[in-house]
Amino acid sequence: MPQTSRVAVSLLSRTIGEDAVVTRNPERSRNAILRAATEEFATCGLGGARIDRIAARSGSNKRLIYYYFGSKETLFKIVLERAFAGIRSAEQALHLDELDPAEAVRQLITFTWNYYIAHPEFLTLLNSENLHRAVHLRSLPHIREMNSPLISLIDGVLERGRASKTFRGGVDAIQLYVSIAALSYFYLSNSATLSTVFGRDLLAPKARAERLSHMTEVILGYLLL
Amino acid sequence: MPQTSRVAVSLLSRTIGEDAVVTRNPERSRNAILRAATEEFATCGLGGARIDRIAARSGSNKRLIYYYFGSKETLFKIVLERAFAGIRSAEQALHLDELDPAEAVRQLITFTWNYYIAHPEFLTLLNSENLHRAVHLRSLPHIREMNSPLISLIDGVLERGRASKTFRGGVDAIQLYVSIAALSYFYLSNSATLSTVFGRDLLAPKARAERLSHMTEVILGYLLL
Amino acid sequence: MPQTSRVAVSLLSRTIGEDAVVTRNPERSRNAILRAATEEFATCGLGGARIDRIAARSGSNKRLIYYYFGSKETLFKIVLERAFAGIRSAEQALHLDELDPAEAVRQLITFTWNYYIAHPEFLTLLNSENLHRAVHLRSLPHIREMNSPLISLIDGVLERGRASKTFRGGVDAIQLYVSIAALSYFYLSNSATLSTVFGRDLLAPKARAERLSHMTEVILGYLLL
Amino acid sequence: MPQTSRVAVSLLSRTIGEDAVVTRNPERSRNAILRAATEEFATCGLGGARIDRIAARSGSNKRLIYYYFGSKETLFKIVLERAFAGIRSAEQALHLDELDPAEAVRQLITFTWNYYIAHPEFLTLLNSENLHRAVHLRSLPHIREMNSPLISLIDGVLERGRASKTFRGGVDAIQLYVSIAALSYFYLSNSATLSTVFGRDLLAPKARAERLSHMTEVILGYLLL
DNA sequence: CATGAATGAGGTTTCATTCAT
DNA sequence: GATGAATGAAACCTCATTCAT
Repeated sequence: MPQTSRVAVSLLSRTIGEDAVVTRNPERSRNAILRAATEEFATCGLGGARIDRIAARSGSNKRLIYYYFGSKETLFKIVLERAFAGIRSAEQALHLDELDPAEAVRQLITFTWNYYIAHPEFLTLLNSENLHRAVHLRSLPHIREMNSPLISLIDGVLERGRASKTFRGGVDAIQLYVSIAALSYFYLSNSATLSTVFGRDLLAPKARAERLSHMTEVILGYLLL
Repeated sequence: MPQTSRVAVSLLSRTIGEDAVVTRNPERSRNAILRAATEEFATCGLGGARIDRIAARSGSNKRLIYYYFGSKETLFKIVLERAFAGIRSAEQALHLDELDPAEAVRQLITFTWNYYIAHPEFLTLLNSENLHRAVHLRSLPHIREMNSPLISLIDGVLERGRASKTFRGGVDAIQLYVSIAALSYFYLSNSATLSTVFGRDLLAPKARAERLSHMTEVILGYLLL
Repeated sequence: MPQTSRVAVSLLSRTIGEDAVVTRNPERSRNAILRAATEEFATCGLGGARIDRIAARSGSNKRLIYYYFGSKETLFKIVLERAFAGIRSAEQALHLDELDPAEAVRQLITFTWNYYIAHPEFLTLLNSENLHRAVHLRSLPHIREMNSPLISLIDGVLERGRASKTFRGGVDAIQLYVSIAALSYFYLSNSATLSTVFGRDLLAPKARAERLSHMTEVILGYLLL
Repeated sequence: MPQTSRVAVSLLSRTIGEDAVVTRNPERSRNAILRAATEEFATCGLGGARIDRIAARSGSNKRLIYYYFGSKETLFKIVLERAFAGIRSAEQALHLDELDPAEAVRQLITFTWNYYIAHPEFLTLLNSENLHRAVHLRSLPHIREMNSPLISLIDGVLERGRASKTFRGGVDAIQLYVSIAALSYFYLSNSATLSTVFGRDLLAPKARAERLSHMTEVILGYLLL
């Protein structure tokens, strides 16, 4: 029976004529698994994630997951690594050094906010990893590179702002970076409980716009002289 | 009612000749279980928590947990409810209305920071609940009361600050409350990954002091005219 | 459905009136599992043994096996320990010190032969353990007591035989003990391949009698002056 | 036939311009697999052996193992057959008929002992096969030839010994052969558990020498008049 | 009130084997 | 001849939960 269906699939892919959709495509299989795993880990956490569901979602099977990744834990590590790689890659598009200081900060806040909204899995994956006290992250070979290259860019922006007498002095780039992340992260990551407690939908378009504007005011209100 | 039976039991154990260690104490058993469950849920999340471990940690047994709480999920709900009750109760000690506006804000930031540090389980429990999109919280009968009474107090502080021309106007109390929480919460809740990525211990005494000072500057820098 | 059958069983046991057959009988459950496990490990080896089959054979379920024994490996260890305890206990019935030397040796050979025939599982369990280079045995707390108390008895017999000029001198008790075991053990443990290779049934009654007689002749032929 | 194809392949690889390392060498691949399989089956037993490990150890891959041998079971059979072929071939070097009876027996014991020490895999493979009640052995086409040609040689030695009044009469060659094997086999095959139980290393050089000497004394003590 | 005994369902992982190239 | 990719079946083990006392 499985044999029949495999033949059918095989014929199908030939009929369609897509070279890439041949049954054997390791790259594609690996990616499908990683995508499904990202979703699953983001939705259920490491403990709540189910290999079975990842197999189903990815259109592959449990065995293949172990063939490629060895264990649930390893899979989680790679998913996490990719999540970091994703945001670091997106940050490349920012050119803070080419903007005037206030605009650069505005861009950074907006970028952070939008990225978190577009990638809610990043927030939950990070929460999971923090629950596990960063054990997986720590074991990754490229953690150093996880460090945002933005820090030094922010440092430059702060310096320029101070030089032009538009920004206050004595601001630590890391503290600022963390605070900007915090204002978006907490609001989005905790939107479910906050919405419940406050009795209003924090993710409604209007609420979102208000939040972005508030955050920008807070940060610039603090920085601008 | 529990008291009556406890006395009876107590007499019984004396009759039997048992030692001073009262084995039958419903209140004590319940609390021991709740304490252990809080620790377990905080450490492992809802999915990762194990009834077995809660039984062991509480010095009771699995059956008793079911006797008192019916299910893991219900137990989690009660733990969550108590966590909210805890912070609401601590907030009672703040008397924001008796302080001048800037000092009130300073107090609020410090209180939030210290409470999160003293109650790390509050952060992880909340993260777990957000992972589950607040389903447990929503089903609690007293959610309304979960809403922090601080909001209206903060509103008062902002109003007084604006009236005395020390604070800027147009600040939403909820946005400010969320931002103050965010600055502490994110830093502490994500300290493991942040410390790993930045390569320095964010929880070291000096780092903590710097963070508190930074947060205060950000918020007051924003509010003060 | 499971509930129904449990009730039925419960009623059944009451009807029969056997007190011992109540549903809850840990001792009985444990023993049933150990008996089934002994059979399974003896038949299939450690690697080939299946927890499912042990559960089925013992009339219990997989979960209970883990409840009592924790792991397949631990279960194997306990089975092994009991196998040793069994032969040591049977050896108690021998009273080599009360017999004249030649008769004592004859008794020992016969006992060994008969015990191995009656307990084929002892041989295969021991073979499994040797395949694993005695790791399980070594971790047992009472290995010292596994040492046969027969060694010193044999030593006494050899001494008496030498004193009475019936036995040769210079015989090491351990070597002799091992040799006596070897002659029976190899024949029985390898009877399948030997029978196949020689094309005759080594376990047929006549063949058995001949073997016992041969072994006795070899050992006594060696010992007697 | 294999040779022809090998040449072809060889030419092919030269044409392609590959290095001197011939990748395609069926004979070599087959042997590498058989060697690795022998090790694996000897170390882990049939049930514990892993095709994956055999592939890794042999430097080939799983698919090739199936290409050549069809199944794990068949592979085991061939490994077993080769093990028997090995000892039969080694026995060829013995010329019991050219030695005087006592010396012939001494040689046989020494040979057996040394062969088992040099080929521990023979013992464990045989144990595995006995656990499986010789099913694989029985299905081999050449079992008859597995029968040691030594039996008739031993028969001759016994006859000569009896004729020269140096050996006792009535000794069955098979029984003697089995006993000689038994004394070495049991000691070596069970050395792990015996060493553990007796608390001394039975494989230490001194212990080995003592064992060989003891075994020789037992057998000759029995045979010699 | 309290607890050891017991279990069905389902979890991660492993395995021999086959497919497609 | 040779190999990476893929898989159904089943292994060991875990879990929340319930039973019987």
